[in-house]
Amino acid sequence: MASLHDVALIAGVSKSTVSRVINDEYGVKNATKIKVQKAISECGYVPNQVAKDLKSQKTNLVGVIVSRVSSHATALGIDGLTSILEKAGKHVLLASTHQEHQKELEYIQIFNQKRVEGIILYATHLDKVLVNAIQNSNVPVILVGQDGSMHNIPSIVHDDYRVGFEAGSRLIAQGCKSVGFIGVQGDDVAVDKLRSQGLTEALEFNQLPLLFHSRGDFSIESGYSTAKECLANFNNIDGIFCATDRIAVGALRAINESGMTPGKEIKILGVGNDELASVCSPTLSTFSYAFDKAGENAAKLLLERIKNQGHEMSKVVLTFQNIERETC
Amino acid sequence: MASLHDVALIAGVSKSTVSRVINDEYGVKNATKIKVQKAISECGYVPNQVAKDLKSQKTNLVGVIVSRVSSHATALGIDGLTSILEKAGKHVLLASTHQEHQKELEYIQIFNQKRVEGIILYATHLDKVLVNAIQNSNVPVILVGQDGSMHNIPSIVHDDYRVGFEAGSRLIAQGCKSVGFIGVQGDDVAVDKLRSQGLTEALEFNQLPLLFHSRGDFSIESGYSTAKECLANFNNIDGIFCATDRIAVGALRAINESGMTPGKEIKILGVGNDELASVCSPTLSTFSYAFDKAGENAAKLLLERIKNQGHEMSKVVLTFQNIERETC
DNA sequence: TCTTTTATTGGGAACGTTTGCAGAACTAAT
DNA sequence: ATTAGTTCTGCAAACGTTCCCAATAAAAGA
Repeated sequence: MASLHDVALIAGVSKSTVSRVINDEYGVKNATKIKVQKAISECGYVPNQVAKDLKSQKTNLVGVIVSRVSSHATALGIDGLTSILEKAGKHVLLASTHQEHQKELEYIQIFNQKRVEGIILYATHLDKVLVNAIQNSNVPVILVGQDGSMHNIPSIVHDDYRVGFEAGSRLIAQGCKSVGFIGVQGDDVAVDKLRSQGLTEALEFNQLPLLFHSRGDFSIESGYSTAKECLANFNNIDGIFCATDRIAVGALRAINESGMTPGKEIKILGVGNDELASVCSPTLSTFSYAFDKAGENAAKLLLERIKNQGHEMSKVVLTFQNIERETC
Repeated sequence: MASLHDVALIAGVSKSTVSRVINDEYGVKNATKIKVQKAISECGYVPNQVAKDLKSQKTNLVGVIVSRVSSHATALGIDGLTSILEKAGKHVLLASTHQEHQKELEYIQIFNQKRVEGIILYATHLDKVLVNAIQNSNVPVILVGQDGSMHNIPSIVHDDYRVGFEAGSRLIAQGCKSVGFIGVQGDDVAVDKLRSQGLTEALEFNQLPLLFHSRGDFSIESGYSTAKECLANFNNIDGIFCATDRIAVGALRAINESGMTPGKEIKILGVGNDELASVCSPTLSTFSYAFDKAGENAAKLLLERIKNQGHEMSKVVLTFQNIERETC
């Protein structure tokens, strides 16, 4: 692969001159410029960005770590963040951990070696080692989806506690008295802990107990089986708040099969406003989360951090919107 | 940021020795090794991959270009390809064109400058300039979703013609006589041209004409409005083949509104086996496409090309599965 | 003790750029 | 024709690695 040096040889000039032509700097004679350009196309020279990056000590690279690309939240998030980063001339190095938690650590390290200028991390669980890795990173790390601000990690989060509280209020307003929650296993603070906590406190505020708190994974199937189990264990349920729309869609199926009608005898709420929610039957009442904005904000916040070492914003909390459909 | 040189100064040895310790090569005295390791952690040295890449003339980087991350096909594809590439020690540079066609050219160029070892391109439309750019690339380019094999571009495709033919056969087997097609605008050979062509020829094979060929975009909404229009223009439709499940879901809604029952008076088929298809009502009969396998195969094919310059495989055609549900 | 072998270390070029500085070539003015 | 000023070009160092080769140090054999 041709280098500056080769072009210089062909054109019969020095590397410096070729470099000047490429970056069209002032002060190179027109005749030589043409000579060089001819040489460039002759040998099909393509500038080597690796060498440039080394010389300039700047990569224009941003690392993005997700656990899975094909989830509503991350896919939309990536679209959001790439649109912002692209405008800033940054390129995205993408790593998927494929749900293997410790890969997050690996990639933070690898990205540091690759001299990315910053990292956007879609985390599901913030444990001590991860926090440590983030704090030891030489470049800024922005957390998306989980709150790391107590560890001084800038974060983009959705208002998970409040969505839980609002869900409780909506269910109560619909007359529900026996309300349960279906969340997820693992230590997902945002999806399981905060949403259930908000719900519980809205119920308590109205002197109602939380009937149950079961857990599945993020699949429709697990929503179905978990809901089925709950329906068998409690015969007076009149409201279920599901931590995600996919879980809710599964629950809907279980309820339909039980002979009840979601939205009538039993109210259902999901979270996320997944496209599924408008398509399932009955259509799912839920909360719209701005996953694309989460990505955009993560990118913007990161760019801020890269530019000035100043740290004005430490956390961005995104609001949500009530989506009223048939199930509540 | 500390470099080998800094470590060497602190440890009181030469750069060469430090390098040897880092890559734990044979032939360095234990005492000095310890000395160096202490120096490394003292100054928080992190190896510079950019310099390594330059020196070794190897980046272990693969470029991936998509038009949008948040589409069923690309999101699953990316998950598939990252899982393969990761095992091969390659890292992914991701670019989204956000549906701007000419950005594909830009990124092919940028990726070449960045010295990626290969490129995976999710294209929607293969025109002359794009083919040219691909052929002028210094590194192998694998096309996903569209067939570029006639231009000697290795491609991963789904069997779009055959899915159309099969759709026609299924509709005819269900007794349909007045069948139409809803595709997409633009010059999408895979999604619009081939699928409609297969359908048309299956109908012709049974002496039936194609009642209509309308076009929308990839949204549910456009499936709805296009289908509504068709229902108004033709009053005897008894079968519609939709180029994607999202379009089909929109069409379903239009048919439901019209008072007919999809699956009874009018049969509907989609393509892709999107999760929506199992959730909508009535559930959508469709064809399952292996989007994840497409990504995996693209990665494998690319790795082949990177390793040996040989070119055994030029095209991989992925099959599909009939998914029978309520609408056909 | 002196040589020979072996183990350990350092020097320096190279990867492909950019860039400050100095030298060369030209132009214009004396 | 000399000088002074411009304009243009080349040399060489630097970015952070790796790695060949030579040099030194240690150990072993004579």
